[in-house]
Amino acid sequence: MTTIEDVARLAGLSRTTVSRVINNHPYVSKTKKKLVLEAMEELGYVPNSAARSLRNQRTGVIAVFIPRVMNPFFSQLIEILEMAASEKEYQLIVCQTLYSKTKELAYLNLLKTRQVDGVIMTSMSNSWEIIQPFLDYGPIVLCNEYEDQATVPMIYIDQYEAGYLATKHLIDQGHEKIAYCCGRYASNVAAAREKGFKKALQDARLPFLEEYAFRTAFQCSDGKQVFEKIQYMEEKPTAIFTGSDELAAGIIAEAKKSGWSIPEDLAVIGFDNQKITELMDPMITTVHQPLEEMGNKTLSVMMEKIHSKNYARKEIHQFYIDLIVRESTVSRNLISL
Amino acid sequence: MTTIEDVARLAGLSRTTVSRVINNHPYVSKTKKKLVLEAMEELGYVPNSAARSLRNQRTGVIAVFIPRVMNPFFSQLIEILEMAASEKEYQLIVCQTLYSKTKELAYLNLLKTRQVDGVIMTSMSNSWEIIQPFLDYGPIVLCNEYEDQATVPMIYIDQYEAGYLATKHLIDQGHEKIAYCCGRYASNVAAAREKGFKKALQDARLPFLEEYAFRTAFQCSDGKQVFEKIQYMEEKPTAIFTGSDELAAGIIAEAKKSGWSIPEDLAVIGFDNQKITELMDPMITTVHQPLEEMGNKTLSVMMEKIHSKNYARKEIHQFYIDLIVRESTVSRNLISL
DNA sequence: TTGAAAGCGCTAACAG
DNA sequence: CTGTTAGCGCTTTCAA
Repeated sequence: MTTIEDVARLAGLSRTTVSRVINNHPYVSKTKKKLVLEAMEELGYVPNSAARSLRNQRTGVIAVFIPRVMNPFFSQLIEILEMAASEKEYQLIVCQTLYSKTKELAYLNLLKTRQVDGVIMTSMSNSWEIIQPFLDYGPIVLCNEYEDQATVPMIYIDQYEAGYLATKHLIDQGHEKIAYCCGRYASNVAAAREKGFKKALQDARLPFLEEYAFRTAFQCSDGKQVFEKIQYMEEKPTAIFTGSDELAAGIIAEAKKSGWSIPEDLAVIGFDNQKITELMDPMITTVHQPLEEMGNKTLSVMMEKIHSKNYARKEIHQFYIDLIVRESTVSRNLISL
Repeated sequence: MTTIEDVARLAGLSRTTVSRVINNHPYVSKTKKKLVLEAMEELGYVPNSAARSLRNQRTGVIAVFIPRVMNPFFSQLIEILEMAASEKEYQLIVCQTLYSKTKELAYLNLLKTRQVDGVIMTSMSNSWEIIQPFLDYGPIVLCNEYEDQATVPMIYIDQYEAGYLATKHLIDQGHEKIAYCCGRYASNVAAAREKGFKKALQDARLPFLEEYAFRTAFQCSDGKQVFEKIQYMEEKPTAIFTGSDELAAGIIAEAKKSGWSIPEDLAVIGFDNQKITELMDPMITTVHQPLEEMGNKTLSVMMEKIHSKNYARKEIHQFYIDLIVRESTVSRNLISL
């Protein structure tokens, strides 16, 4: 391994001068600078990052906590965050929590061991009291997650509004029996959505029925099970609000296999505006989140926190959503009228 | 920040002894060990990883190069690799190359700067001559990528066989005009697939038509364009081999919008056996790769390489595929006969 | 404008 | 079984 010492020797200068050149410090004469650059080039020298981290107390690495990479919502978020990080010369470590408190805690140690400069949490499995102490070691930023007590920056959409608008859309189509189907993963997120859902029903003087609520569904295959339950109900819902597009797709695929027409027999609304919404037949009505903006904001807030050294301050960055109406909630017959 | 020194002082011992306890060295008396553990506990001590990396010349981090996180094939690979790494107490840095030579090279510097212990490449944009020199700095393992000249371990499926079997399946359904549609991303991978495709045609005494070959399609939206081209052909193909399920889904969705029946008007075969194959209507026939086994193998080979220090040796780990026949290639009418 | 020297936190000879 | 000491590769005072 070639070190700064080797470069210095070859250039006939001191380590200090070489270091100055590497870090673009002023007060290095053009002549010496050239000498150093040539020596670096000749030796193919690259500074050792462990040594720099140790000395500078900064790693250039950020950890991103996500439940699962395969969930398209989260992989999209990773994609966006990676690009944003890359621009700032930061690396991203992916940490899959699998919704496990233990795994989440284990990964939080990356902050303690100073292996990363900061942590971005896109979901939170432990309570805030458990997480809070880690703030002593570095910044934590929540993206797509909300926690009232948390004293950190939070970047998210108004889930209450999203739940409300999506439900209102179903009501506007004439539905009165609307099921609710949302994953457990996003504790506060799901809670806010459900509040919005209920408020919309309430405003329309419709009752909220507990038997229409499915709160443990969060991937495609769960959609299948949800549909089976619905299928055998006496009083079937005519519409369903879901927490993700995969879920919606799963329900639609299953319903079609049983000969149901979507949206005539069951209107389905998704969430996240993933690619799949346009591939399904019918195409899925959904809620679009400005993920790119959110991801970029998250990263810039993180950069700021890393430099400010003031980690424990609540900060809210709220984004707004769009309802994207497609075929899974509006009968094609009606459209053509 | 609490250091090993603080722990030593509190325990009334030397740094060495504390270090021995941390690293589970033998020859530490039970009494002192307990003392150290108590002190560590009391101070909430965790060893600084930059210092350890510098001292031990190992980081506990592996870089994974992928073209894009959003591509479900690659995000699945990341998911599997992350889990495997996590078991070995390794962290994963995601590097999106976006098929860019420059980005790929930039990320390869992670090896030079010793920021990672090894690199897993799931696609390769630069030629092997360019990559080779980086082997001086650490191990590189190819997963899902193949390069004849490369002197490193390679974990992949027999793409030739996959191309052959998939095409043969279409021929067996009576098709004689079969289009070929595959992404550019996997240079050698795509080449091998195409060879298999051509061999199957040849064995059936069918001609390979250049106008039926689309080699720049690699995501869902490209499927749309491919279909449009097909739609306006004089002599339309009756079947199409695609390089990914998203592509297949894109083509199917578009074809259906134009009133085509799948597979009656156009049989479509996908690749990768992603979730979407079961959600589409019709469900997509596809090629299943044993990704989990491949991912685990990749990681264990990487671990071995990291320890062996002998990086430049070719090693082939080939896996086998399964053809999964669903509705997009076999007419439902025929099935019910 | 340049260099000598201290030290980031840790581990491993080596000596006892 | 335990401690002293050197040094991993780098940056940054401080002094010249």
